[in-house]
Amino acid sequence: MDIRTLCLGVLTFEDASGYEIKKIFEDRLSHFFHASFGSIYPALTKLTDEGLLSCTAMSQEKRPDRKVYSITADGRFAFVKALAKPIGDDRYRSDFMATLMFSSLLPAGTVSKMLDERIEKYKALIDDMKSECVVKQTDSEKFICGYGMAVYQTAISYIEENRHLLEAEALKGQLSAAE
Amino acid sequence: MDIRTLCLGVLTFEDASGYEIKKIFEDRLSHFFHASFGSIYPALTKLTDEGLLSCTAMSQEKRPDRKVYSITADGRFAFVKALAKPIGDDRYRSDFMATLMFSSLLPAGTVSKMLDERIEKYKALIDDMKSECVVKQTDSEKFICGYGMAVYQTAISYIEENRHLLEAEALKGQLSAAE
DNA sequence: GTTCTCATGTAAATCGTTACATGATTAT
DNA sequence: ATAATCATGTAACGATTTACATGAGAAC
Repeated sequence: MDIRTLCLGVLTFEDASGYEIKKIFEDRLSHFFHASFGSIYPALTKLTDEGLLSCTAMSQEKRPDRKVYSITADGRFAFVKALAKPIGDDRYRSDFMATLMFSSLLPAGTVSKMLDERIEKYKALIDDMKSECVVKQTDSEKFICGYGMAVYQTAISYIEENRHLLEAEALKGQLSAAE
Repeated sequence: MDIRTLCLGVLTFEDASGYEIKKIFEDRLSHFFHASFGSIYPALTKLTDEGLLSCTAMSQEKRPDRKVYSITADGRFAFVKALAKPIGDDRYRSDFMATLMFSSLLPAGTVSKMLDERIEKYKALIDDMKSECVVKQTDSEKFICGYGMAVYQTAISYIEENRHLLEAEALKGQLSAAE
């Protein structure tokens, strides 16, 4: 699913300007999708040219016009058609995991610090999601939010229970470096 | 961490050709990193030009030379220096999750099928990892492998326990479409 | 006989981010 | 006064993938 399609999707929820769509991406999709203005604005322009969106410029004093986009019937059709296509694979890329692969090359202490920070990060995310989750409107969003929390909680527990494996390995690297 | 750096990292394990490095990426890093020949080959050429790798061409009959790369002392130093840099954020992008956001727009049955397939996929992955995990050499790899299994198992349980949320929503969409 | 494995490499295309350009308003 | 929010848009740059080019040997 590309940014074009996801802009259409967001606009099935409600009309919005490019600026607002960015915020919706951040507030509601940020756990599994990212997009910058540099990709959103051109996408909206193109979708409008293709008749999948309509656009109303709301003039404002001392600010650029707010361009509020609505999805058209064609747009809705195109979006549902896009949803029907086979789902692409998840793309996950983690520098954290990649770094762990080489933990035996890292100075002692660095690995422990990394793991501590990661646990803190996940705890903070869970806290955020806990409050978010209550506010979420749709069951879909509650499902996704709960999913994220469950996964992060598992990650925390796993790290806590198995970190000795990595910490032992880093120490081994240190010892062999000291020889 | 870019592909350049990760090629260096892989070559701290053992000498290898570009072709073999690709396999190592697939066998041991595929859960959190992906790379194609189109990125690996140019990276190796460049790293060799910079003196971070050395290359020995092993001529073979009726096949292109195997170019076996070794990491140099400079390369090792550069790699450890790269590891010391602050770790980049995980990048996760999921069409599956994005699609779930719009489950109320999907035909009844489609959502259930999606969830069934996802559970099957995760079960298959866990099975693969279970056998992989036993073979893994380093503690780092055991840690990562176990991490993956724990997360996938949580995902399966979560989906099974909460799928009714999505299935109810899809049905609601169907009913309102039938009105 | 068709697919998989071995083996390297380049060029074009894709997809997206970052930085730039501009500038008022509101909250701390 | 400093940062954040509001508001849009373009251009340059970056990283990586896909497709192309080439071809033999082994396995099923």
